Amino acid sequence: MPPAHSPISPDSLEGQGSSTPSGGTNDAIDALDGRLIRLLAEEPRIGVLECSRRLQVARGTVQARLDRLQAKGVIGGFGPEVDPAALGYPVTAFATLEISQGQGADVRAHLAAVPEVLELHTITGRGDMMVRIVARSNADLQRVIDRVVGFDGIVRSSTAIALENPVPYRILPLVDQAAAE
Amino acid sequence: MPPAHSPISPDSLEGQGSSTPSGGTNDAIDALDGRLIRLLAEEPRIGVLECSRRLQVARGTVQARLDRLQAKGVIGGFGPEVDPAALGYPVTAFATLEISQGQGADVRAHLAAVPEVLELHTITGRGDMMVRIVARSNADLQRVIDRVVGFDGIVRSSTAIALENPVPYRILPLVDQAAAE
DNA sequence: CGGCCGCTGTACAGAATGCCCACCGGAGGA
DNA sequence: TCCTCCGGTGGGCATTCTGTACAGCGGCCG
Repeated sequence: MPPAHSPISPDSLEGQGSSTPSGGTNDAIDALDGRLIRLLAEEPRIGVLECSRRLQVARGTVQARLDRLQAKGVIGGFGPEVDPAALGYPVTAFATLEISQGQGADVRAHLAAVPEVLELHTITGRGDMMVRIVARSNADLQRVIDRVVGFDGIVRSSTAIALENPVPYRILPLVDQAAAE
Repeated sequence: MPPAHSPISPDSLEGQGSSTPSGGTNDAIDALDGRLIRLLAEEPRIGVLECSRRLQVARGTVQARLDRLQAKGVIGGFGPEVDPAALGYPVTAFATLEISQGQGADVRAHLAAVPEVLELHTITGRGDMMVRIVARSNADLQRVIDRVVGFDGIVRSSTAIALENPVPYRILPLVDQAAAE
């Protein structure tokens, strides 16, 4: 096995029950966890040893924390962050769909089959679903929308093109707040 | 520096100009790039050597491809994927905001200061901005919304709570399509 | 036709990883 | 009150990967 941290196997430092790391309530994260996540978020490829140095703790501690965070699901993984724009899809839009009763499952399957659909939520309010889509250009967006809404169960839709992205997806502020607790 | 792949430094295998890897147009990605991204997305912690084995190519090739992808911005990084729900924020909502003329900058700054605001786009259509927010509970969502919309420049807002997430954020289908080209 | 570029395969030194162990100190339970 | 459990510490070992370099080969473009 590579030196990379075991993807699935929170079994190192085996016996680590459910009690809390250092006084917090059972759920949520710890200040050290917060610093660790922040560190990894800012310099993702530094490795466990380097983390332990920067955080001024023992390597085993970092390893244990990481395992625990992954086991708890706080950290899902370390997948590459791909930029749709760099792939040739610089246009982002949000579409709100209204679905006819009972067609939910079919619509989902349909939407899941469209590569340009990056995300799909069911929502409260006027619409029933909200999809995040991307396209190669505004013109291409028309094609994508046609494909997205061109399905029987969808009775109405409205689209909003994303112009600017003043706050790109971020999670660190929330991590800090959760760590401060 | 750790064995981890250099975060910023597309300088290994130095002389690799601007011509295309293997016949594609100058932009976009290659089939091998696609397989590489997919592999890394599925098993993020496998390392370059393991990649080269799985992909049946030389290690240097993988290294070069990775450097190039990062240099081109296709891969932004390998930050940890943090799950807001696991942090204690299981409720997601999308709010559409209407801004009074000329208040854009102030509103952005205000929203950027709210940790529960994960993402902010300016959009076309009825609203002017769209924010993705999270909260600890439906009750807590009220608090967050109050904080979000409690600002002078915001004249109107409507919120949709995300109920289900049939298609979590994904990029692989798009990568495949871009790679197939 | 020559040159450039990318891929291959190999090699080497340095460094990090996975794993193990003994020890310590605080918190909770007996 | 004492004892046990658990997490953190610090050290060490064998393994394996990384960063880098080099020579050779084949295709594409000028």
